[in-house]
Amino acid sequence: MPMDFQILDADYEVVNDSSPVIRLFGRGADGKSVCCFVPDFEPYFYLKASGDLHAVARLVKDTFGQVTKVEIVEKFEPVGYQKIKKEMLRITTRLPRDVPEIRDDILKLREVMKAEGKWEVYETDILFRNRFLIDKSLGGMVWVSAEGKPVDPARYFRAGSSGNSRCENFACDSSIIASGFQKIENLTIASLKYLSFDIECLPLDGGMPSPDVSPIIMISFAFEPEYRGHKTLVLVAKPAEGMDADVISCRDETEMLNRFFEIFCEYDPDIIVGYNHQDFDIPYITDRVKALVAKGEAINPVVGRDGSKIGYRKFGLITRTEFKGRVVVDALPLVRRAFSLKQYTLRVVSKELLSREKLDVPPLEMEEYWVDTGDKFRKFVDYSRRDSELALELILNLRLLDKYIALARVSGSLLQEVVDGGQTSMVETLLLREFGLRDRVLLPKPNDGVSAERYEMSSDLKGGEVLEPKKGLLENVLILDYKSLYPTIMMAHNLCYTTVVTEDRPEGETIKPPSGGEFVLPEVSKGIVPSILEDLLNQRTETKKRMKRASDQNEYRVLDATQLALKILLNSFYGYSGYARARLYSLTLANAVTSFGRHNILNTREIINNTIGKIVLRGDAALLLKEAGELSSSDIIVELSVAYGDTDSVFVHCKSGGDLSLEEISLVGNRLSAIVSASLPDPMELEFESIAKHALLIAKKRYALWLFEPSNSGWEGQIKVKGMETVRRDWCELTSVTLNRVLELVLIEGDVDRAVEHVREVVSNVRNLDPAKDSEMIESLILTRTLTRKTDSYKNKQPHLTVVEKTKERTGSVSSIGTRIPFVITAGKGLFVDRAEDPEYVREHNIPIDVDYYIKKQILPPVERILEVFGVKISSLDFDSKQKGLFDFEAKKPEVNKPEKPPSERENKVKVQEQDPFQENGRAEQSSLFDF
DNA sequence: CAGCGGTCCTAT
DNA sequence: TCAGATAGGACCGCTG
Repeated sequence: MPMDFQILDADYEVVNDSSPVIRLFGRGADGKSVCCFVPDFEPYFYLKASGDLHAVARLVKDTFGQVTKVEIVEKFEPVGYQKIKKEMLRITTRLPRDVPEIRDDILKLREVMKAEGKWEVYETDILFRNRFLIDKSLGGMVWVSAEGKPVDPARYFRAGSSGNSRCENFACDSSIIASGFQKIENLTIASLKYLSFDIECLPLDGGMPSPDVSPIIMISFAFEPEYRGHKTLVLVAKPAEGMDADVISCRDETEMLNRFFEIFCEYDPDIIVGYNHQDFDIPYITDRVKALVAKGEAINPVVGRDGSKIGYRKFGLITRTEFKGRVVVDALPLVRRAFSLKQYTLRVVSKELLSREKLDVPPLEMEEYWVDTGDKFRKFVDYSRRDSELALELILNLRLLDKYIALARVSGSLLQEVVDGGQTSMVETLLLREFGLRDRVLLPKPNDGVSAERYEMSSDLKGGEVLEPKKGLLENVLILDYKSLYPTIMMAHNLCYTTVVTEDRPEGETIKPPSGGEFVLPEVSKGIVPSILEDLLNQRTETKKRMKRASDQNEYRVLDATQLALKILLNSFYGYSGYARARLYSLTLANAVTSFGRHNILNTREIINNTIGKIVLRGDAALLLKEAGELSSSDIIVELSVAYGDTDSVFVHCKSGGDLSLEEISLVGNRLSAIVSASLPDPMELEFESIAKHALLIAKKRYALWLFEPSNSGWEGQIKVKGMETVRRDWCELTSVTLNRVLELVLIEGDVDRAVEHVREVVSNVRNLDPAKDSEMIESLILTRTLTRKTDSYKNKQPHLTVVEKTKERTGSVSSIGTRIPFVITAGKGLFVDRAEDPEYVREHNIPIDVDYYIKKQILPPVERILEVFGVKISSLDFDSKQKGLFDFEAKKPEVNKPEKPPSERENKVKVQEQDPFQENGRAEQSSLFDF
C-alpha cells in the first residue's frame, strides 16, 4: 500500500555512522503523522579545475578519504552566455558534512598539481535536505506517494553506534522506509493540527523575568482541532481547586513542564503557534528547563517528531527555533508583514484585527493574582488562556498561513524556510532546480567580504523612473499599469545571468539595454530566468482561470493564495539580481531591467502625449484623430496628457469640453492599453486598471484618488490614498482622521468650505483639550516610531529614543529593536525631542500636552498641503490661542458648486490646474470645483 | 534662514 | 527588520 502524505519538514540522519538517510516528515492523507526514510541519496558538489582532470580526480580521491566518487561531467559555468559546456568534476562524499569540510582544502590541490588556470567550487553550501528535494523535484507542502515497508525507527537506528535516545521518543504515528516515491498533484492541504501555547512567568519584583530565577507558573494551550475534547488547556504549577475542566493543576513547576511536553507530544501538532514565542517563550522554556535540570530536577523536554528536545539558536539579534518534523509559526512577524499597524502588541493586534480584547494582569500585581485562590487567580488563568487563543485565532481566522503554504509549494522550499526567511531561499530553490536541469552549476553564497564589496557597488544600481506630477486637483484620470513590469521586461528581452555576453560572442545581433551590456537573443539561447518566469506566468494565468471555475470556497482560497504566491515569486527575481548576498549577483542584469523600465515609461508618456494626443469618442468607438476623419458635433474629443507615473504606472488626464462618463473614459482606457501594448514586445502589457474621477496629486509618491473600478455590480467608488499622512504611521491618529475627512469632503463632495470648517473644529478641540475629561483625544495624539537600532548607535536625538531611555531609567525595562514606541509631546520649553513622553506615564501623572505642537506641527501642515491646492492659506503665524485669524483666505476662496450653499462672496474661481484652451462642446454650463 | 545630514516610512 | 531593490518626501536640529 503506498502511503500518501504532504511534506512538512525534511532533514537527514546518519545510520551506522556511515550513510545519510533522508527523513521526510509529513501529515498523511489518512490524518496520521508520517516519517518517511529515504536511503541511498548521496551528497555531492562540483569542482572546476584546470590541467589534467583525470589526474585531479585521482588526486582528490586519494587525498580525501570522505570522497566516494569523482566523475568528469560537462557543465556550463554559472554566469555568462557560453557556446559549449566545460568539463568539471562532480565529487561525491560519504556524509553531507564532508562537503563543507573539504571544499576549501580541495582548492589547495591546485598548487600540488601546479595548475595554471583558476579553480572554483560550486554548490558546496546546499543543505542536504534541500539538495534532495531539489534533485527529486519535491518541495515543502508537496504531496508524495511513497512505496515501502513500515519500520520501527528505534530499531532502524539502533544498528548505528550513534544509537540515540531520541528514537525512544520518536513521535510519528507511522514510519516507513521508502523503496520508491513519487510526487502527486493534489491541490488540497492535509488536515493539519495546530497547537498554540503561551507561558506565564513570575518575575521577582515586577521586572523582566530571568529563566535562572523566575519560575514558569502557567502554560496555556489552544488546539485546533480539539485535544481530547479540549479547545484549550491551562497548566498551573500549584495545587488549585474548584477550577474549570480545562485547568490542570500540577504539584510544582517540574511536574507542569513534564505535563506540557507530554501533552505536546501526545497531541502531535504540525504547526506550533504563539505570539512572539520564537523570541520569548521557546528560549525561556529551554533555559528554564536547563536551570531546573542543573538543580537535579527530572524533565524530558521532547518536542521534535524524531524525539529531539526543545532548543534555540541565536544569530545576532534573531532567534531561530527548530521543532523537528513540525513548523514553528510565530504570529507576530506574520502579522507585521501582513498588516500596517501602529503597534504590534498582542493587545493592539487582537483588537484591531480580531475585535477581541486581550485580558490583562498588571505586572506589578502578578504575584498577588498568583497566590490568590479565588477570583483573581481565575482571572489570571483566563488571561493566560486567552493569549493562546488569540495567537491561534490570528493565524487561523486571518488565514495568515495560506500565502506561505502556497509559496512553499510553488517555490519548492520548505514551509519553515518560507515562513522564516525572505525571498532568497525561494528564488535559490527555483534557480538550483532549473540550473540543474540545464546543466549549469550555481555559485556558493558570497562571503561577508564579497557581499560588502557588492553592497558598495550597488550604489550604481538605478531604480525606477518617477514622473513629476501635475500637482493639484484633476478630473477624469485614467490609471494604467504595466502588468508585472520587471518580470515581463526580463522575458521580453531575454535578460538573464545566462544570456549576458561575457566571454563568448554570439554570431549576429544582440540585445543592448539602455544601461549598457549585451544579451543574446532568445533564438540563440533562451535564458534560464526568463524560462522560469514564463513558467510562473503561465501557471498564474492557468490558476486564475481555475479560480473562475472554482466551485467551493476552499478551493478558491487555495487558488487565490497560489496566484498571489506566483506573483510574489515573479517579482522576486529582479530584486535578487541586485541583492549583495545573492549566489548570483549581476548589476549588469539588474540595471538592464530598470533601464528598460525607465525607457518604457518615458516612451509611454511620449506616445500618449504626442503620438496619440487626442482620442475621438464616436458611439462605442475610441478613435485616433487620423482614424476619425471629419469630426461631427456629436463626437467627443478627449485630450490626453500624462499627469503622473511611478515606475510601472501611468496616470492619464482626460480633458474634454464637457462631462465624461465612466464608460466613455473606459473606452479611452481600453484603447490606450491596446495601442501601447501593441507597441511592446511580448509579454509586456499596459493594463487599464481604473479611473479616478478626481485625483489630488500633491507630490511624487503622494496623492489621493477617488477611484472607480469596474465590478460585477457596476462601478464601485472608493478613496485611495498613497504616501500622505493618513497612511503613515509616524503621524498621530488625529492627523490621519482629520486628513481623511478633509480628503473625503474635497474629493467626493467637492466642498472646500466644509473641509475648512472641519479643520477649524478639530483645531479648536485640541486647543481646549481637557486632559481630565478627554482621555480619548489624548489617545488620538499618540505618535509611534520604530526603534531601528541599538540606542547607543543613534547619531541624533530622536523622540522615541528619549522615551525608551526615560522608561529604562524608570522601570528598567528595555525596548527591543524593531518595536514601535508610542509617545506624546508634552508642554514645556526646549527641544521637541526632549519633550517626548510615554503616553502611559503622561496619563498616570497628568502631564500637560503640548497643544500648540499638535496644532502647528501635526494637524496644520498636512492639511495645508491639501488645501493650498484650493487657494486656502492657513497663516499659522497669525494664529494665537484666542483663535483669531486662524484661517486666512488670502484673496482666493474656492467657489463650490453646491446649490444649497450661498454663493461665495469672493470672485476668484479655484484654480485647479492650469487653464485649458480645449473647450468645445457647451456641456459645461454649471461651474463646479472640478471644471476648468 | 537656507542647506544639510540623519531618520523614518512609504511607493513601486 | 540576519537578508529582494531604489526613489523620494518630510521632519528635526545643527551649522554657517
